[in-house]
Amino acid sequence: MFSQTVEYALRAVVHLAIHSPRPQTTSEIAAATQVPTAYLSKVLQGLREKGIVLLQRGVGGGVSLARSPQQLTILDVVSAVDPIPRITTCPLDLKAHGVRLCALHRRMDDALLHMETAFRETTLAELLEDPNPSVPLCDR
Amino acid sequence: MFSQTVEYALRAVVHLAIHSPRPQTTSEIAAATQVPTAYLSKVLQGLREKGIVLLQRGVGGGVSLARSPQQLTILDVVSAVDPIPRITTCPLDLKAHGVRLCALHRRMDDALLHMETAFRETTLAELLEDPNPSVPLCDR
DNA sequence: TGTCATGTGGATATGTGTGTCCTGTTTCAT
DNA sequence: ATGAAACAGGACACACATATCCACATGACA
Repeated sequence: MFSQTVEYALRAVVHLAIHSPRPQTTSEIAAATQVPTAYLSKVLQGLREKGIVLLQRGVGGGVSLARSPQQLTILDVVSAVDPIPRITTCPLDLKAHGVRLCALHRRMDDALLHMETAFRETTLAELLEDPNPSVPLCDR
Repeated sequence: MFSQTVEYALRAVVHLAIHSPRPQTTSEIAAATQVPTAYLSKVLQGLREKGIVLLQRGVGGGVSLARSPQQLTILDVVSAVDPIPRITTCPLDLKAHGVRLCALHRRMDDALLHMETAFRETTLAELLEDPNPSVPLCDR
């Protein structure tokens, strides 16, 4: 349902949010989030292209958030690496349906819409402030 | 988000519900739902193994619903071919999290739960009764 | 200006979902 | 019995997501 890439990207930005605004190296993030380093590198390049993170080479470089955790939502991250495929027209391309979906696809898209909305309404800052005994990415 | 297989399976059972209780051949369903015949055959075999449809060989045979459209939900079909992967334990296997998910995975699973619930509450019969000008799988 | 830390990007490997094809098996009608 | 209709199932093909490796480019700092 959610791709591995989305899962990895979310872990990475949460890690960055926790340490914001200090940049973290790809290796550090990979170790903390239990993601293969080389693959995470690709995922982060994707996030950079979409303006989610900043990548800085050289000594003292690393990865940092392009926006503050207050201004970055789960949806921003999801959309950057693996957008939610909303159903906007009839998948069977039936002329009579067009943009007015049938009951089946209407309900499927409603589910996607609800997910999209829920993700749009949650910022990274809210994730960290959540009164939850389990802290994201932390074992204590 | 939804696999092709789920989309195909849903089209097939909707077609069967429309013509219920008359059995339809795989070829008929494939033509009506615009699904590759050979692949649909595999999908239907999966649905049979999960008790969603009945398959009858020989002349006059074909595919029919194992339950009435009133007793078959979208979730039944989705679960049969590609179950919604609820997040029940911490994907990072953090000991401190265990079953108590962190804010991130809590929200991801909440989205999956909502989808599951919505699909559980809709039967095939309700899809067909929906006062929607676009009739599922029909162009008129 | 040299050196090291760090990200960049291409080539390649692997697994799985999707899709095709062909032969076999079952069932019914005649 | 025979033959046609229809599903069953294995082998194979292909695309894409995931993952790895390595040579290279870049930036900071001494």
